[in-house]
Amino acid sequence: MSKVLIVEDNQAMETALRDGFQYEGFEVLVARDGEEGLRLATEGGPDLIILDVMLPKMNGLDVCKKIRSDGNSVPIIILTARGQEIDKVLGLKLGADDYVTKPFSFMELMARVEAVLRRSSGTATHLESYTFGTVTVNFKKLEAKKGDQDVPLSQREFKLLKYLIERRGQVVGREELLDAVWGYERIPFTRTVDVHVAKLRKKLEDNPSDPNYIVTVHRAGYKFSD
Amino acid sequence: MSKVLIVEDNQAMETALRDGFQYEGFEVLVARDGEEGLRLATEGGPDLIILDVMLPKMNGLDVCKKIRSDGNSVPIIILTARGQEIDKVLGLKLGADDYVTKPFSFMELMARVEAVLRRSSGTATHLESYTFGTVTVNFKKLEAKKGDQDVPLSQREFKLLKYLIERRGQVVGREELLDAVWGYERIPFTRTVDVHVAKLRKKLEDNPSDPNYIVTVHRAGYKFSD
DNA sequence: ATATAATGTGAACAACGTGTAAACCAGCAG
DNA sequence: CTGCTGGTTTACACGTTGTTCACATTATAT
Repeated sequence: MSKVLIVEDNQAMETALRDGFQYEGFEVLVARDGEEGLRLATEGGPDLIILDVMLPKMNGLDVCKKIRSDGNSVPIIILTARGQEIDKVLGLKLGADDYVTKPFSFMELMARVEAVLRRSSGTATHLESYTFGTVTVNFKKLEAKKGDQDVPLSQREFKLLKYLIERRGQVVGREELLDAVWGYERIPFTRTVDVHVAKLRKKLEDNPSDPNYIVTVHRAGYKFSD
Repeated sequence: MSKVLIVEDNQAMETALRDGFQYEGFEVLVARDGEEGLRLATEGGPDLIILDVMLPKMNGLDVCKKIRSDGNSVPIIILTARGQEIDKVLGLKLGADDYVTKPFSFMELMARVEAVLRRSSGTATHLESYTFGTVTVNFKKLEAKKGDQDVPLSQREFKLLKYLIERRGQVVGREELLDAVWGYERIPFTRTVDVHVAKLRKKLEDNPSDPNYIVTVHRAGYKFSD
């Protein structure tokens, strides 16, 4: 059963949504202002968030932004009133997955919900190219440039870098890397990952011994961040 | 259906609470002074106690202490007037699970009640990130911030803090921590837990020597609360 | 109040994790 | 065969974290 968090201060709207979702078989959490919404988003562990834009204490867009910056990728659907349509692009930029303008029918909302949930269940950030600092990497053509210099990377190095970048901001453990990038099933003791990370750093970082992008998290693994 | 014991001498407050809880579907017991409260706490078998601090015959803190020293671990929420806020830490030390300062809205209280009941029913929330005071900790990204300052925490520190926060409001014993966070099976005598708690306090508390969040419960362990 | 047990805490030390150069080991093209 | 290329292991230096210890401080019981 999916759990939905409804962040809505309007009593009537809240009741309608709550009843509707319960009828559809969702477990329902409700928050009545932005701060509570934010709290429940992390503590309640919802599978989906319905977020009104106009809220006491902290507006919906900020809530959305904060949820994302906490590294939470739960699907978010924003409710916005007509005339606030400017919010659409902004909302999507801040990390919302969809938005619905009031007034709307519940069926309409449910359609979006289903679409969003379907999408999010098959998460794949399939990356084509990425730029950080002065470095640009094209994973499709297998080319990397630092400034205007070509930097040769091996297959393995591309794969490793791609995996890290696809999970940028998250810590990735060595065994996960060995599994995903190397394809090892049972993990022997090996320093291969470290060595490859060192190579990447030497090729890409401005100051390899004090890395800015591929950072190590002691006792946990590596993390890409820009 | 849950049973709540309300210990409150003020007539108006008592009525409000009683009505509110009944409306929420609780069975309600009422005591008008500390001694009666203590009696009903043991004889009435409540699932939850709402306890005012100012009471005739025996004050709320003593009642709380006594209930605990009788070995009763029923969740207790303390009601305290503004200006008695010093009581917070004291109350927590004495074994209360949460506290609410007057004046408060009934919704606010209910939120605490739900949280406390959820916790005590053993459902430890799986946390992604958590904010208390000016501190934000992201357990997924393994990042901690105090204000806008990054605070480096070690793996162990993250794990310890997470365990405490997941059980916020409850006292967690040192052996439990050694088992859960350190993985020790048989517990030798060691001060490691204390040292780690001290480190966390130094990094996160506003005033490490008078901690507000990671509270010591003498002879029992530590308790997180915000 | 005083004695006793628990806890706080800085510092020293030990254990462990990571960076990195260099050796080693294929496979492969010439 | 020889010289490449990329990959892996090894070895050792170095840095970080974890633990213990000793002593100070605080809480509790008598």
